[in-house]
Formats: sequence, structure tokens, C-alpha cells
Amino acid sequence: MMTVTQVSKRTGVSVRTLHHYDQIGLLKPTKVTGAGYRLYDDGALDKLYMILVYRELGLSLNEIGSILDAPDYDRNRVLEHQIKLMQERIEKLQNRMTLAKGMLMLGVKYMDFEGFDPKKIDEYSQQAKTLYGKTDAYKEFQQKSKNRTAEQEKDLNAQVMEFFAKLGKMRPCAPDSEAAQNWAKELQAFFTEHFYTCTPQ
Amino acid sequence: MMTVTQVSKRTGVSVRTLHHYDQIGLLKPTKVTGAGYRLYDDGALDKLYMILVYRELGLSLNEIGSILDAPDYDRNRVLEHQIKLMQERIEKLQNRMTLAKGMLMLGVKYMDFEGFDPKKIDEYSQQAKTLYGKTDAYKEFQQKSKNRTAEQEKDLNAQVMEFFAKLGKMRPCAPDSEAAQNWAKELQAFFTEHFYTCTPQ
DNA sequence: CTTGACTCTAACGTAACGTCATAGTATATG
DNA sequence: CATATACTATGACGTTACGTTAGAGTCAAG
Repeated sequence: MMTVTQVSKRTGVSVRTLHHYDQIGLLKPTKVTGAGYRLYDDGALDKLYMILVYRELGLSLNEIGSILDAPDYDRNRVLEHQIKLMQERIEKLQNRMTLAKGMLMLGVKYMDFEGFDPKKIDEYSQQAKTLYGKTDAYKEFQQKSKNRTAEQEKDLNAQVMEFFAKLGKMRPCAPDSEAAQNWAKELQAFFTEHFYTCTPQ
Repeated sequence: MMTVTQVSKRTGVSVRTLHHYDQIGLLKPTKVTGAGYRLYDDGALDKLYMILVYRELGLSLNEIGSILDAPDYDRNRVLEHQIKLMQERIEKLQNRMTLAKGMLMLGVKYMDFEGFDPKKIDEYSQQAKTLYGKTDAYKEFQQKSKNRTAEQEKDLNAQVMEFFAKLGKMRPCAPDSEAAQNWAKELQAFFTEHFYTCTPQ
């Protein structure tokens, strides 16, 4: 039987957290003394460890409470769900990193919106990647930069960024508008200079 | 000059959010009518877009407030900092995904802690990867699985997981203790069966 | 002038605790 | 036994970025 600070020292959770988990009924102490002191045994410790693991996986305390007294089947489904969620978060973070790197590269002054919706970064990124991936030029690029895989990703990020940074602006334009033409030229010049030869197409 | 709902519809932010940004002084309306109605012009819209972008990058409203009236130099430093933060978060998420996948693979019953600190997952993962990466066996594995890169990562994840799931338990043991020996045998058997031939070393 | 659409302020709710403040309790020492 | 020290308990407010009513004033149209 351990007191709160003893549990705290062994597990790393704060005393306040133990109080909190007691309050919300997530982890009740094994026993409470006459004076109201909380006492925990090894079983409680095990449960606490499980709580911490699930917490690391990003589950809310509410969800953890449900999961702990649920059958294995449900636990596995929750795990799978969490894996998907984490996967999505990773992709979102990567897209945001691309955006941030692009902002650094191009300078903030380029950030001129009107039709660029920051909430749709993931969507833009998706578009840019699929569109861009189809071109032969991309293959050429891959060939040329095989020897520098570290930079490859960096460059691709930059390109994707470039692509969707402008994509927002192009939205309201007709595909054959003057602005679109200018953009294409600009992009072509940029890419030709840095990465590969580029056809008007 | 647009009213709150007009701004809301164009930008996607809620009216409440506009109220909030006004309250905390992040984005004041361009003008306020006699009746107290908030009116925004295009300049305010631009600022709002910048706010949204930085918000996407994970900055707090406080930080955004500081950044908006700061020189380019500071902005770039903040961007770089955010990129680092996002990178760290991605790695953490990936480690947690490894843990979750491992929990699915091995089943929750294997989760027996005593010396396994869930907060040190990243540390364990790091150890496992560096240690594991050094072995010749890994190279053999890489050779064998060159043709299935998609699964490769999956397998590596599983292995890393296996590795650090037990690493926690081994901590208090001497490296030549019986438990350690058993673990080594078990691991060897498992790996031999699934991935590659394995020496006692 | 009424109706409907829109606007305002005020204030509580959210998640998971951190951080006091105030007060009782257990233990070692003089 | 009294006291100092270390630990414990229960409130209760603070945090982040708004969501969500609730009650009340405002504007354009019919």
C-alpha cells in the first residue's frame, strides 16, 4: 500500500493527477484511511500503467475509462481506430510542415490570399501530389536526384508548396486566363532553373 | 465593409471566433457602427488570413499576436521553430503508432509493466533503432525484403515494438541474468521464424 | 409597423490537470 | 508531551480557444 507521493514518484504522475483520476472515477485508490489518505496497491499501479499507455496513444480519459472495462475485441477496435487517427495527424502535420517550409522559402510577402483557404491545405496537397506525380517530368526529376534522397524530399515539399500556394490563387481564374498563363511561365522558369527541363505542357 | 456573418461565410471562421479575436485584441474590426456592429474591410480580411495560416501551423493566438507585428527576421525564426516542433511531434506520433501496432500484434495480455515507463517510449524507440540498426542481421533483412517496401516498414515497426516492449522489463536485470537469456532465445526464435536467420550474438 | 434576419453582450461549459490557499495529520525530536 | 517538519486533504480559480445558449437590441422589407 502506497501513498500518493509514493505512487507519484514511481510512476511519474503528479499527486494532483491522482486526485483528479479519483475524482472522475478513473482510478479509485484501493483503500482510504480514516483521515482520508489515499492508499494504492499493486493492482491499482497496474491499472495506472494501462491508463498511461492509452493516454500516450492520445485517448481521452473518458475513452480510457470505457476501454479499461471492455472486452478485448473492443480494445483492438479502439487501437485500430487510434492508429488511423495518428496516421491522419501525421499526414496533416507533414502538410503543415510543407506549408511552413514554403513560407520560409518564398518569403512571407508572397502570401497573398484571395481564394486560398488555409483549412484546405491537405486537400491542395493531395491535388498537387497526384497531379504532379503523373507528369513525366517528375520521373525525370526522380532520376536526376536519385543520389540525394535527403534533399529529394525537401525539394518535393518545396515544389508541392509552390504548387498549392498558387493553386489557391488560380481557383477563380479560367484555366486559359492570363494569370494562369503567367503562373505557368513563372513556375516553368523556376523549375527549369532548379530541377529539370520543363515543357510548356 | 463586411459584417460578421459575411466575413464568416467568406473565411469559414465562426462569428463567435470573430468576437473572440476582437475581445483578445487579435483582430479588431476596421470600424464599429453606432449600434456596435463590427465591420471589416479587405485589410482586416488579409490579416485574418494570416492568422488562420499561423493557426494551422500550431501557434497559439498569443504567439500569432506577437508575430503579426514583428519584423520578418523574427517571423522566420518562429517558422523554423515551428518546423522543428512539428518534426518532433511527427516522430512522437510515429513511435506511438509503433506502440499501438505492437499492442495489437502481441495482444494486450503481454502488457505487463514493472520498469516500463510509457513516457519513455521515444527513448526506447531510439535505443532499439540504433542498436538494431548496427547488426548485420538487419542488412540481411533489408536484402531479403527489398521487394516489399510497404511491408518492410510494418515489420520493422513490429520488431522495434517487440524490442522495447521487453526492454522495459529487462532494465532491472543484469545483462547475463536468466531472464535476459530467456528473452534473447525467445526473440531469436521469433525473428528466425519470420524474418531472417539469427545468431546467438 | 410588424416580421424575419441579423447583431450585440454576458456567461457558463469544455479537457486535464497546474497552482495556490487553507487546514488537518503523521512522525521524529527535544 | 509539545513542536517542528513533512505529508495529506479539499476546495476553487486559471489555462486554451472557442461552442453554445440566453436575453435583448437593430436593420431592411413588406
